[in-house]
Amino acid sequence: MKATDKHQKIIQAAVKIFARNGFFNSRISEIAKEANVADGTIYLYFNNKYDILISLFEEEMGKIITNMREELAKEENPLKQLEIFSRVHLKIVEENRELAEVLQVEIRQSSKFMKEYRNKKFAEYVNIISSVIKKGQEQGLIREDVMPGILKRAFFGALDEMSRFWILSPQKKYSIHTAAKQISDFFIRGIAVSGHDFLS
Amino acid sequence: MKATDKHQKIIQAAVKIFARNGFFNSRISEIAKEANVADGTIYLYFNNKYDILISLFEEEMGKIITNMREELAKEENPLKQLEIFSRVHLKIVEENRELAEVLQVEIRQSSKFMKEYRNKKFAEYVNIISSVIKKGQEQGLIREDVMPGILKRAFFGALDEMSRFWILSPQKKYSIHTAAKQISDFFIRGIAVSGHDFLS
Amino acid sequence: MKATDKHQKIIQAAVKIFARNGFFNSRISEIAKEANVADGTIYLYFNNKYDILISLFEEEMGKIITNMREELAKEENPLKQLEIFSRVHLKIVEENRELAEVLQVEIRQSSKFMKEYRNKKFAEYVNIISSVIKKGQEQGLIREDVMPGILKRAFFGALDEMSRFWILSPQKKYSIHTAAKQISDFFIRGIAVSGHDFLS
Amino acid sequence: MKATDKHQKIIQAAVKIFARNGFFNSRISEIAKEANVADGTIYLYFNNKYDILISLFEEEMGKIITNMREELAKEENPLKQLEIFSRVHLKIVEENRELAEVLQVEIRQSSKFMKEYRNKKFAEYVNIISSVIKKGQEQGLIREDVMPGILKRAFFGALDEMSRFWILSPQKKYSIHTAAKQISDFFIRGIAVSGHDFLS
DNA sequence: GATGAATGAGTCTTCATTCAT
DNA sequence: GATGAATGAAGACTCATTCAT
Repeated sequence: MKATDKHQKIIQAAVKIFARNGFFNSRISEIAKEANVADGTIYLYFNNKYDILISLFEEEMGKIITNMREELAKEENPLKQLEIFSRVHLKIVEENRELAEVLQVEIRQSSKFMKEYRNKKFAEYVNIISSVIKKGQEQGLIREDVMPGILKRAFFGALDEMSRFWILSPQKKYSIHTAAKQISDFFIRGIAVSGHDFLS
Repeated sequence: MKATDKHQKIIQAAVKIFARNGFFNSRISEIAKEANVADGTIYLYFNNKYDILISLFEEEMGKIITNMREELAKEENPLKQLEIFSRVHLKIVEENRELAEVLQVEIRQSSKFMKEYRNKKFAEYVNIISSVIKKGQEQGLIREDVMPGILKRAFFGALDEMSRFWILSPQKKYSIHTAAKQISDFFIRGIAVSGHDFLS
Repeated sequence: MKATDKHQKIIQAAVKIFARNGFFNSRISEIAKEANVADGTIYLYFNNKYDILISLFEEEMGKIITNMREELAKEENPLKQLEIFSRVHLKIVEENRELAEVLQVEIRQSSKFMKEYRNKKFAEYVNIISSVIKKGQEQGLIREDVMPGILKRAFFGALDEMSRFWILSPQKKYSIHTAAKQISDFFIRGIAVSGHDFLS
Repeated sequence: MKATDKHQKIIQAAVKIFARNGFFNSRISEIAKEANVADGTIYLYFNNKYDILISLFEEEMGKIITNMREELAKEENPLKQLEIFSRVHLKIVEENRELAEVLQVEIRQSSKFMKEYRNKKFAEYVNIISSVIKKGQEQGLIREDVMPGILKRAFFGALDEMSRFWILSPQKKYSIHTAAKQISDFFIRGIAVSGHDFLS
């Protein structure tokens, strides 16, 4: 049995439990039970309850960032990359519902967390968007007056709010494909230099 | 309003404390101290700690909704109303930093909260956006393929993420005016029927 | 309105509430509500919660003692007086169920109470029995080896346990008359000098 | 029994503390201190404060019932068994003063307790008496008109009241032997068929 | 006298964390 | 490394009592 085995088992258990009850309403003993380890074992792999949340975040966000970069690499056109970002983001959310809930609700929403812990991974993810924008501007595809630092947040925020709706709604009103397309369309039309908007 | 409106004093104190420490890390005794009342007094006005958060949310969101409706009523053009929504939303956030933090972070933190407690006020606020969109579509200003249910979330999400940045950042990189304008511009250009986009 | 009015109203309310919930699980506010007075008013008539219980006990036991003495005075024969005691005791219990419950259960529950508060009234009531016994012995009706100090407790305890059964049982298995007769019979036969036992 | 039988240690500590202060005036922290465990440890063995009282009652009454049955088995004659019951009951009280106080005062006196919690063990103990009576009646030793359901309560009540006196009195006026003998004598004479009363 | 809003001391219970085995 | 029994600090909430009106 690899040493990382239990580490992973605990992270996965924590995702499930945190998603179900929220960080503060989750008990270490619940996570231990879900992971089939003793309470004390958790402290061999993590410093404290909070550290589970941070590790979980770092590791899972890392995977998501890598995954997203790979998908974007398949396309050259920055505007089309935005479409891909939109679709991939929502697909990740759909396929990792519990993880998405934890990343979105428990971590990003936690002001304490955000203030104390310099959230590098999160910035890294959102900065994928701004680098796409910048590239688009260099290529003359995106208007120069679009501020990448604002657009990255607006775009991410739009997808994020859509995800929240998805996570919290029992039945879905829109297909993920529809939502992803609509959102990327809004933005592509909104920022493309006239004539380069391939959507029209 | 009476000089000793304890209910209000407690709500205001709770906003301050919840914004500072988060709901779960806030103590009833801290709120009581901040409100200059005894711990027990809080329980004369609220059933429990959680009830403070709910009441706070209901009441303050109510005021915000009223405020937003009044501002929008000053303008007829739906596309321009989006611009107003953007500016007013961010202004509210700027002028009520602590409240904004609680409404944004603490209320939505708990998925349990969101699931159990049908968040009418929040839906009401976001639905202001969709009704503007629908009116715009009726007037032939907004493309028919824009889905109001998706756009309202995308637009709100964009503003919300921008707010979060604002709340958490020590120093601001963008003026509120710039951010509001950029975000509403993205969307107005993104959804307007060609020729009606007053921005171009 | 007489001054004693509220005092009595509070006592009566306390009997009801204490009987229903027990002393420790009763709230001053409940008693106040039952008595139709403000919480603070209770403190105009009683020093504290405990004082209500003591006053209640003193006053109601006083009435019971007087009542019992009057009933016993109607009969000369000590053995027959025991029969009367038995019947009257159980009748009082039956007709004042709630009061009986408080006197029996709540007052004696607290050993602290019994130790701190020298329970004169209670002793006075039980001593009615021993004085009957002594008289019976003087008249040669009751065996000399019967110890009045033991018999008074045994006789009272027998009636008391029967009462508890009565108070706690939803439906009664025995009529009060039957129970009273049986118990006095046991004792009369058990202590009478042979030949003076009028029961045989 | 393990040296560190925490369950037992806590029960014993609770007996001591409940006897001293009464259930409602006893603190979990006092019991923990008396048992030399941490406050929290108590909750590993009991659900709550009330559960300690119930467990204590069930377990200790169980032992007493077993003990009493063994003692009665040594004698065939039902009338003599009553004498034994009387003596053994008072002996148990004398030798387990604190336990007796809790069983008698804190548990049996609690009407709430008696109503909510179907007090099987207590009924079982008292029914030992009625089964002795019935046997005595079958053997023609006890009068047919004696109602076992009433006598069991009268007899138990007599012993119980005597015990209360014992528990609460600083100095004893009567020896346990005297009291036990007197009480069983009252009843044996009171219920025996003439001629079978071995006491005369 | 009467009120009832306000007080704040007091306690049960929870649960993250430790450490002897 | 793994366990899980034990710890004890911490906090939400209650309610007898007070006192300004």
